Amino acid sequence: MPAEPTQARRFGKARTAQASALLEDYAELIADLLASGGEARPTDIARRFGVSHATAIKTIARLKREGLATARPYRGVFLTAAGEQLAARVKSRHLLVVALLRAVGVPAEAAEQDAEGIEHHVSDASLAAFSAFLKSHG
Amino acid sequence: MPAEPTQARRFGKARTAQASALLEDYAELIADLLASGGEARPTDIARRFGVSHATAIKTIARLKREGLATARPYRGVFLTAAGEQLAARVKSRHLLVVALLRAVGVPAEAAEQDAEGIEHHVSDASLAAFSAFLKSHG
DNA sequence: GCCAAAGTGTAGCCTCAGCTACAAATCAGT
DNA sequence: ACTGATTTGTAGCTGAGGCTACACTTTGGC
Repeated sequence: MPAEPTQARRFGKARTAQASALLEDYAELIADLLASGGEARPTDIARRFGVSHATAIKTIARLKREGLATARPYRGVFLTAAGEQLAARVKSRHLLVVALLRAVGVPAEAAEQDAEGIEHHVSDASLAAFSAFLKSHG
Repeated sequence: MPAEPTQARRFGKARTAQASALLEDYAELIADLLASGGEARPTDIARRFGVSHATAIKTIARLKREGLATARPYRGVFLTAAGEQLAARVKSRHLLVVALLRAVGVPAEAAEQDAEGIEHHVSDASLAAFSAFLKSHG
């Protein structure tokens, strides 16, 4: 083994985390749509993310490839068991990150905005720490 | 105007932040190399980030295109005034994010790792809040 | 039941960030 | 000063994630 430097490993992990960020966001939104309205339509998804419907459809195709979702043409998108698990994990993580930001004094709107990007880079170790911090300061 | 939904704006900002993340990291590393060793060589940069030298050279080309760096063939990379400003801003932000994570109980190694990804998504509002929190809980 | 509007899907293009392979330049040892 | 090792640069490929344009359902109003 080539003795990979610490810094290289860190950057590599950050890059890897970024790769799955979009899939996480999609899974979470689809779960929300299914839970509330009952349907997850490509056009709705595209509108929520602010992208074209073609882009949304491509990403949905990637979700299917990764075994996170299923879809029948013109009949909406659904999550597999793996997809639902992912969505649940992402949602609770999002809430925890927002709560932590609020707890250290970040205004509500900024907390929501920043959490959207931050949440994909928070390790389990940090999540545990956030949870403990909120319990003792809360 | 099409009344862009809140959620779309948030995701859009998170995507935009990601686009500049790499440039920020490169600017910071180049500043470090110039400050310590005196030279910033593509091969060194590639090694630190754990990518091939070709990838590093391409990203350096992008830095030049954006007016953040200059380079003469076979003679290393240098930062413009804008590049140095960016590097300084990124460095202080990184330190602040690590300090905040440590303050809420995240272990040192995880704090360094997570900060690498988180820092690119922290708004000025959050930075101000972090700073205030550290002052009062320091 | 028809026809237009809305939604869905496909094709093709772009940029970015990674890679390998190869070519050219520089540097170091003798 | 030459030669071989290292570094640097270039070319060309991939996949992800954007886009527009166009074609094909499906849905809804009449």
